[in-house]
Amino acid sequence: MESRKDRNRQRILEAAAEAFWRQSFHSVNVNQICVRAQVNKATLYQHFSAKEVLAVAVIDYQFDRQKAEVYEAAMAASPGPIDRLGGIYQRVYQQHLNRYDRGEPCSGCPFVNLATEMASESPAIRDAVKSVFERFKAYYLLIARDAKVVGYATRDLDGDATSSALVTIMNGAMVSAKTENRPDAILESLNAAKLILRG
Amino acid sequence: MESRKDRNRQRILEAAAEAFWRQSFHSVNVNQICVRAQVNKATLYQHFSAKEVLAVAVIDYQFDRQKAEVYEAAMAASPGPIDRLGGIYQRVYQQHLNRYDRGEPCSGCPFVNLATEMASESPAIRDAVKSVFERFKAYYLLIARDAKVVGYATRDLDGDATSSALVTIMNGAMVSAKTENRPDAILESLNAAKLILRG
Amino acid sequence: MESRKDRNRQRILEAAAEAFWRQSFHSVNVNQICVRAQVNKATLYQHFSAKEVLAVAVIDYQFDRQKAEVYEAAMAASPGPIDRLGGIYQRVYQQHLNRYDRGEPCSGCPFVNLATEMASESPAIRDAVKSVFERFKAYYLLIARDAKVVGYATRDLDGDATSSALVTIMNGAMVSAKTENRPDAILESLNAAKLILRG
Amino acid sequence: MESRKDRNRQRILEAAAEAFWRQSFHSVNVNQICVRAQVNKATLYQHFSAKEVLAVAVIDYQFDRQKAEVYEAAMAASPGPIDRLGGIYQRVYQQHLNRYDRGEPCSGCPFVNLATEMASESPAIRDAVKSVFERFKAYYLLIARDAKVVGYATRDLDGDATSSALVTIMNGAMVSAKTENRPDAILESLNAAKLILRG
DNA sequence: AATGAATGAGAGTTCATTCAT
DNA sequence: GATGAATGAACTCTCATTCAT
Repeated sequence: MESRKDRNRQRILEAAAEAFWRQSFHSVNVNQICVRAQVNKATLYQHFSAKEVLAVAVIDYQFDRQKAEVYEAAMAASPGPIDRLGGIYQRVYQQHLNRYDRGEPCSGCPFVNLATEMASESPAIRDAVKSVFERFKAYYLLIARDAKVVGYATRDLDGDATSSALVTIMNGAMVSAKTENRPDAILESLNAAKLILRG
Repeated sequence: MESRKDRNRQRILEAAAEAFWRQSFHSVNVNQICVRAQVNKATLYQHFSAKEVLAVAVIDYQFDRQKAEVYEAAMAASPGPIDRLGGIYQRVYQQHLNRYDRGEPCSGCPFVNLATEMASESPAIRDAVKSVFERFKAYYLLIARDAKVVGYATRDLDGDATSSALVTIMNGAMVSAKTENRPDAILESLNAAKLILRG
Repeated sequence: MESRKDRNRQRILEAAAEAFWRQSFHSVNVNQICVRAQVNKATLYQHFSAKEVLAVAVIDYQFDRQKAEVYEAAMAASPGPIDRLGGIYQRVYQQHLNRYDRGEPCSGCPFVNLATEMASESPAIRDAVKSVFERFKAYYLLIARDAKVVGYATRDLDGDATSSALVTIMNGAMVSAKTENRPDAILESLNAAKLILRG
Repeated sequence: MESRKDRNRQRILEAAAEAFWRQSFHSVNVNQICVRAQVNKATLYQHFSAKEVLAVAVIDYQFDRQKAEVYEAAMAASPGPIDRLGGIYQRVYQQHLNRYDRGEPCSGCPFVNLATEMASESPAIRDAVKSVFERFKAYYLLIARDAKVVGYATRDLDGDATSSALVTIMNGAMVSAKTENRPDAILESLNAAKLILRG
């Protein structure tokens, strides 16, 4: 059964996730989140003891969404490693394009954004993002192994290094897309990702 | 002749550059910068009309430093494109290692940090960083062309796409280094950069 | 029931009204008002989103007080238009005398003060004062009509022009009282007001 | 001979007079005046030891201008007291209309504005304005006496009270014009002034 | 006499957080 | 569990004035 408490928590997470993504940790204030989530400020603080704690929860919440919408979806859509890699980029690109076509600027990667802004200030946020990247890396590891199996990648490909590099190039692509305010920058990095995968 | 005004301006830029790099735009306050730079707050505002304007000036200031310390140095140290690419990574890595060994956390890339935090809020900062990346790209373009000349890269390598991707992978590497608080992450991306360069 | 919020709002209005009257919009700072009202600065800003907004609220608050203490009181004290006009002047004079005898300088008219200082800078304040003067004018209009009825005023007296002029002479009297720091200047204008009323 | 010093002083006075008139003492800052006057800030402070001192000098400067442009001009244009009174109102009105037609808001009376804003804060400014009103009163006194001579005013008219009241109604008219942002309000008070003059 | 740069003090406003109900 | 109001601390930025040249 879904209690009112749960619904409140959910709405807070959604509102905060969206706000942190579009803006930044510091430029979003707790009040805005409350207004968007239609909850009282004290209610928010009952669910999350501090703004930083909320940000950590948001990171996990966003991971679940990206995992489903991007990674699991791309894996399910095709068995081939190249197609899967392409599927990931295509889905991330589509996400950004949808927002861009709604008139919003290109916000890049919610995890990268929080990490680069907050890593020095908040170890908790840094660790949460680090963990997200590790879980993303697991998908690329599968892809790298399959790439060897199907003969796309060289036989002696270092799966660990490759999957790390695939996370890195994706993060770099998100930085480019945000800096240039241009979703296309994401797709334009797919080729580099393929070169990395090929080894 | 170096006037007191110039010295003040210089000290403000240095202090601000260091602060924005270590922390973030929002978590640094103007007072801190003034204390570090040993100037009065009103003096700072006579040089830079707003914190945002200061950040833009900092970006240009940091570019000049990175251009000299990293890019020009790496280009001067060797004529070979692979060595030059390695030289860039080595120098960026060394910068981070020096700071890391002094007990500071790994701050990543000052440009990436400001762009991801501020792009949505400040078009001026976004554009300044964008311009920095374009100027970095010019170095990678030289390297890509030379890589074709020496036969490292394939003959039909798209220099533009490659140099863009080299900026992207470097930025991604900086994100990783910051997120993992591990300077080594920079060097670990060199191999991916080489794969991209090879085409 | 009078909540704590209401009491705070009331105290803020009282403190601000007094401060703006004695000094001026710009020479009063929000902190002073908070100290006087015994509320936190952020509390003040929860009630009034800006100093300017507070000033507008003060104008309405002061109107209510002057309406009751001066205009309604004078109207209630006597049915005769001349007595009523005299009653208004007497009450305004008494207000100033009370303050003057307490050692305070003659502050003139709170509405005139805010209008002359702020009209160019703040349309909101200008409009609020304008509206106050219009409501004062309504009382003079009643007096002017009765002055015709009782035969004091000429039969063809233009009530609209006369009541406007009565507002004007009162405002001028307040300027004189403040400039000369002399409450008597108010009473000394009563005769001119009567000449205007007679037409 | 007109030295550079004198020209600087003159330009400062002009710029300050205009600024204080259009805005207010506090909302004008010394910098703006310097820019308008094309002098350095330290130069301004060599001529006027404080902003308050400058304001006092501005009051005298403005008096000289108004004396010539309005009062002496009106007196010279006609020998008749009613015409002279009308001439004063006409000239003040014309001044405001000229500015109003240039798109500027109606600024009212520079003396009234400074007095109502600053009387409590600065006795020096208060006294300077008081003195200006006394000198204006002298013109109305002449007019009141002549009004008796030509039989317009009653024989037992109290010249002192009447001339005071004429200053008062003019000041009130200026308050109305500023509050309503309507130069016509000046002319509309002429009739009341005539009633006062008639006694 | 004039200047460009510097300054201490303080302005209005906003923040994340917590209290009393 | 939820709320509306309150708060201390801190924020960016501006001011009138003065120094060193």
